[in-house]
Amino acid sequence: MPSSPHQPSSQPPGPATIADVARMAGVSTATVSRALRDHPYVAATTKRKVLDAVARLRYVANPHASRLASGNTGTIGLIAPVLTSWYTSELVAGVEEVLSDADHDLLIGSASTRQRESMFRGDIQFRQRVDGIILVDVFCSEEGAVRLSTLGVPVVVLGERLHSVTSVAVDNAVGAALVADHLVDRGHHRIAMIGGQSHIDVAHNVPTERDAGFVGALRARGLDLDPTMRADGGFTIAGGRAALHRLLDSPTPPSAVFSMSDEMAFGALQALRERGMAPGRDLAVVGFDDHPVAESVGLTTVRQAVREIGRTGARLMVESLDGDAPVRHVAAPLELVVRESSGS
Amino acid sequence: MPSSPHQPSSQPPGPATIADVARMAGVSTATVSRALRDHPYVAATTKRKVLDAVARLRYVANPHASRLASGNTGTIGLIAPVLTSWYTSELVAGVEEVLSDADHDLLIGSASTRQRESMFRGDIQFRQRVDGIILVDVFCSEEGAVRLSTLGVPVVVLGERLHSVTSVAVDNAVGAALVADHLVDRGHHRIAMIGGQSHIDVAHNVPTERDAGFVGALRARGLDLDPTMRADGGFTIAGGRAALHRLLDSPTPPSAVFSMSDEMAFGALQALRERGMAPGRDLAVVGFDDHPVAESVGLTTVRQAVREIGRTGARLMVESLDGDAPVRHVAAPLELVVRESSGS
DNA sequence: CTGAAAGCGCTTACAG
DNA sequence: CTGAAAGCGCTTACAG
Repeated sequence: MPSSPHQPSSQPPGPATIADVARMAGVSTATVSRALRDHPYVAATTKRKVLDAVARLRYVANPHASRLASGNTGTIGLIAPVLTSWYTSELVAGVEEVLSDADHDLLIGSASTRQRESMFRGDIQFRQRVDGIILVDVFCSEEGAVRLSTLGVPVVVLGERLHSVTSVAVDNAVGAALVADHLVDRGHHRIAMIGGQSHIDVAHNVPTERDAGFVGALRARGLDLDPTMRADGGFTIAGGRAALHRLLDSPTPPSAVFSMSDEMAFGALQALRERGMAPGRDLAVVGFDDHPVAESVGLTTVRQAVREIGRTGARLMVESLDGDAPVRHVAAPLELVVRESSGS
Repeated sequence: MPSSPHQPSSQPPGPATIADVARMAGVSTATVSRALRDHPYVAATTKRKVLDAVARLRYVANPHASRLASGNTGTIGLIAPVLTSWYTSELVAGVEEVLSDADHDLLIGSASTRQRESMFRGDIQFRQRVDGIILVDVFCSEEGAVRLSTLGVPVVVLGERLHSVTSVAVDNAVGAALVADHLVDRGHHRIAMIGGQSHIDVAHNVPTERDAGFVGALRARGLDLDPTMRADGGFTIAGGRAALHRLLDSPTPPSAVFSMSDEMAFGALQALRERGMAPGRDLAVVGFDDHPVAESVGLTTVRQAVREIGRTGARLMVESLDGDAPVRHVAAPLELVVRESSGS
């Protein structure tokens, strides 16, 4: 008979196991394990033999077995209210980048309200499945953070400044103040603001902080924000459009508007177009985020380095996993980007 | 001594195990396992006792142990070139939605080129970690698909029509033809096209198919696409902007332009603005995708139900996992959405 | 319908 | 520096 195209059969079926490697290298499975995990005290020659066998067998450790035996899950859980917004996906990409470099899986929990609540009871899809939890844009406040700490794994919160838990966030009040100053500098007196309670149903820190920062900065310049100049845009494009229409229907319409997100600002620009008005000329419009589309529509906005926030958060998480990590807060940078919409 | 605030101690430390449940319910661990996995032939009363104990102990099976013992990973791997584009994140959200309903984890592989290549060698981060693989927008062609099938797990490809592997995709040629017909119907003769080789470095089916569909439809209406009216926009906003500037610098500029993506169209609109020209009036612009921002800038475009493509793909994957699933292709719907940019 | 027992593939004290 | 062995927490034939 002609020889079969397959190997004679020292090759066991299915993926190679650590025992296969041990056999081929002529050592114990314990040694293979140590050699592979860069455990100290493995003779150089031994290590070489092991790595050799690993390469020949194309061995990859079964992660479930490793995790069961070691008690480490090798994965970080991430919870965010909405995953498809530009902001969130950019943030998550930053997290993923760092985590994959550190050889950690990322397990994403879609956070419907129900799940976010149960999260606080420590009773989540993440039980026994993650070594750490990253919260994105989930308003959890100090009490929530404290409860989270009881889960027994490190927690990093992104988008909210906290004391009891490591966090990274921009200073929303400062960002909003940049906008207020810019508009006042441009000579505006009648200024409107489009905010909202965001896409989530719980109280959220972002609109509150931006509101406070904006109003405070105006006041410092001797201006008050007329209550009728506050509109809710729900943090959506459609909401921003409707909000601006309402504001412009006022008997004394504004000459400038601060939209708490670029997406609401896009809606505002649409409303302007519908009225035959031009941004920058008939109304100054300023957003917040520096969404990729902002430049192409000439929108003045406050840029936040979103991906970098994600990266930083992931790095802090990895440090926590390694042990030596005090709770701390990192403030992410913010920068006013002036374009035509505020009258360049 | 006052009694400690902790339970007397029938409560073992750490999360409850299946043995704890078995003990409390007075059955074997085998029975607990069966009761929990809806195995047939478990007495109703027994099942009740087990579920009771589970609830009292707040037991959740350790997934690593389950996976090691059963050989099922309970997770689906997904590979996509870029995760942050609107298109991809929307698609992934659709996948996640269905998968989480089916109790599957989603493991996302960031697909740098290197990784995509090694993927084809079956030698990836997904080894022993996933029960199935979903490919998003990775041009893999029939040969690639065949090689993928050898990985031993079901594969579903999204964004490309394939025969050897289950796939779901829009008909790009048909979509582009819708645009061509629309522009010709509007009376345009000098028509340009902004395409590109996408963000990825490998040959991709999308631009090729849209190109062919567009050119074919024009020809059917008796028009040729002037070679100088083809510009590469690289599927980015900036690229689209530069491309339109080039086209408009032509001695005989176009009266209409088809941009193969909405994002490139946003760049084109920016270029128009920079020249003091208005979309719809001075130049008809049509995109492809129906990106959320498209409506607010009044962009005529071809809408694809992106999230639904993701959902469908995930459903097909779940079916494959359940066994009975022939290889098949599902065509996703496409629809021309007319707005002001093409002169309404 | 149920239990005893083997086994999944690793890791890690423990003892050289 | 290395090995024998126990153990991680489940699942699943196998035998009632």
